[in-house]
This record gives sequence, structure tokens and C-alpha cells, in this order.
Amino acid sequence: MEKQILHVDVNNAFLSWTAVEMLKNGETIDIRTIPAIIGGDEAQRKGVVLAKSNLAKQVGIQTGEPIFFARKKCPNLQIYQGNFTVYRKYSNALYNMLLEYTDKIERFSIDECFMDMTNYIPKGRTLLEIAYEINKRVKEELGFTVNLGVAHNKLLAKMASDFEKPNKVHTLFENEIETKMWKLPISELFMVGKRSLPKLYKMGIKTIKDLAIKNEEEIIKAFGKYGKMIWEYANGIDNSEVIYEEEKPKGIGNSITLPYDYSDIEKIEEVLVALVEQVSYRLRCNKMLAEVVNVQIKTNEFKVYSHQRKMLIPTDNTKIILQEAKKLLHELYNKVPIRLIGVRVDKLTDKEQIQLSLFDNTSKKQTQIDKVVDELKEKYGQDKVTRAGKMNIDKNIKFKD
DNA sequence: TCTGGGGTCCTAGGACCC
DNA sequence: TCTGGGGTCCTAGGACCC
Repeated sequence: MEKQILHVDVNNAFLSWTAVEMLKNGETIDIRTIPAIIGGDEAQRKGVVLAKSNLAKQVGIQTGEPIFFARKKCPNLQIYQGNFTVYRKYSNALYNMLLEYTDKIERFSIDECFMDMTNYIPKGRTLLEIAYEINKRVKEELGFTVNLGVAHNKLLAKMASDFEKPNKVHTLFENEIETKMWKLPISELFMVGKRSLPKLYKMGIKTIKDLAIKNEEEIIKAFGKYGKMIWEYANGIDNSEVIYEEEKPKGIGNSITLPYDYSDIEKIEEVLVALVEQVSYRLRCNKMLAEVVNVQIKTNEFKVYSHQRKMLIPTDNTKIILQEAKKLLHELYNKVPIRLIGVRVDKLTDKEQIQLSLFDNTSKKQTQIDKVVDELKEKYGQDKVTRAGKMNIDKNIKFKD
């Protein structure tokens, strides 16, 4: 049976939400109406553009580019810092409104949702009508705007919501693929990034249509599994379901760009301690255990190296993960100045599914220590409670909650 | 000139077993 | 002595997304 799918995409999410919050707090200027961006902290070497207003976009400012460049393109650019607590608040408000229409909602990211409306369209109404209603209600009741894509699968709904912005509703049904989607440059196709483009261009593929009408086998031969996927996308084929049940994470990571390049392994280790604490804390919040620990570094020359290792027993234990992470760091470290350090845990499993008998006494004891620390964190906030190793840490580093 | 952080998925090559 | 595949697991690295 044909699916009825909506894709909801918040226009300039971080900037719009910041604007709404500022107006609510008495600000008179709507930063959506001036050349403005949301940017990272340049002093912390995180100076990239996270979101831009339309006027900022018009002068060629791009998401992800250094603020330094953005300022050159627009000398009177206004720059604001992001705030994820605010973003979560508005993201949740949107989600709660969408729940009035269907409970089959996939939160694809903080500012994007897929809605499976199959069997949820009231008698006498159409999917398109509902899309327009949501569009109108979000603007009136929440103060920001969204684009909606209306289609029979997720890919087409997503492509549709990306058409003209802001505050628009677009359909992309099967009989509209040729007129609405095929004319677009191949770079606009979902999952086609800048690394695949040169190879596609070399094959004479410039538009989505060029890819769609190519022989499928030829594309598979050139790109493997990835080729099959983008060829199907170009033809509007996507059988994936809206994943509306809360999905457990497959990995948890935390990384940080340091305020300057570190060459002192002891200082790097101190940062590692804080990163492991955050990662293992989140692991325990999810009631999961990890089997693989991964440490990643980025050198001053932007070269990325990583080492990972599978542990004998899955764990959520800070001390065990830290021990492993330290070993991996020492194996990686070759005295080249380090710009970024990151820790990830992978191969996660539900804690309930692991038999208690697997634990020996030492890990039982450490588990109890972790539990006490977690309770303190919940009571007093994440950064108030740290292990000794973190106390000497560079005061300039700002960690996340 | 300067270049974030959080994810998922895929691939290549080596180790190891049958 | 020299020689085979297939399958699985593991690690490192890289693509893509928002």
C-alpha cells in the first residue's frame, strides 16, 4: 500500500529559534531580518558558521565555513552564539504539535521530522491540506516557520521540503519526479556529497536526471552499494520506513577542539579523562554497555588518526573505559601537536540483556562508585562533580553538560 | 587567511579458522 | 613440499548527514 509521508524541516533552525527566543526576552530586532549568523566561539577555535539568515546567505555565506571568511564577505555581519538548551525547547514544542496528527514520527535531527500519515488522514481530508495546516499553525503558534515535503516515501518528501524556502509546502509525487526533481543539479540529491561529485561529473552526470537514466549496473560497478542507493534515489525509489520508536544509539562519542595545539601528553590525558567521564555517563543514562573503545586525534595539520579496541567484557564503567582509552592514546601519540581529541564507545548492548554473573567483584565495586557519582551529577550538575584528574585541567576549556 | 561536533554506514586489508 | 578457497571477525579510515 502506498505510504503517505510528510517531511517537516525548520527554516534556518538555529537562527530562527535564537531570534524567537531573543524577541521573547524583549529584544526588538528580529535577527532573521538582518545579515546575521549563529557561530561557534572563535576564541575556542570553534569559529564556524552554524546557521545563517537569508541576507547572510545572499552574500554567499555558507554553513560550516570559518566565521573569519564570513566576516570578509559581509563586514556588518552580526554574530550570535548558539544555545542547545533553547534549540531543544523549540524542537520539542514542534514535535508535540506534530504528535496531534500522528504518533509515527521519526526525529531525523533536532530540526527535521518524518511523519508517517498512512491511516492517519481523517475522512474527507487530504494529506496536502494537513501539510498546509501544520505549516500555518507552526508559524502562528510557535513563531518560526517550517517547510513541508509531501510524498509517498521519505526520500521524495525530504527532497520536496528542500525546494523553495521559507515557509512553503511542496509535493513530490511519482508523476512529478521528472518535472520537479530531475532538473536539479546532481549535488542536490540526498547523500551526494562533495567527494562523490568529481567522479559523477567525470561520468557525464550533472543533473539528477543524468544519474536516473544511466544504466543501474554501470553505477553499481563504479560506486558499489552506495551507487545502487543514489541511483534508486535519483529515480525516486526508497522503501525505508519511518522509524518512530525511540532508537537506542549505536555509539556514543565526545570530542573537543583544544584552545591551542597540545604537545604535552599529560595535558592531553587530563582532557581525555573528562571526555571519558561524559561518554560513560551517557552510556549509563542509556542503560547500555559498550564493547569497543575508540580514541581519535586530529593533528595541527588536520590529519586524523584513530585507534580502537574490543574489550573482553562489555562495560559502562568509567575506570575501565578510561584505562583502555589511555592505552589507545599512548599508542596513537607520536609527539605531533594535537588539535582535537575524541573518545567514542561502540558495539553497544542493552544492560538488562547482559547477565550479572559476568561481573567480577572489582567491577561491581567500581559500578557502585559510578552510581554515586552519577547521582551527584544529577543533583548538582555535570561539571560540578569530577574525578581528581580533571581538576588540573586547562581553565580555558569549556566542556558540555 | 581558517577549517565544530554528533552521529551512521561502508570498505579494504589482515588475522584466523575450516 | 606448495598450494586452494570461503567465511567471519577485527581495525583504520573515509564517506555522508544535520
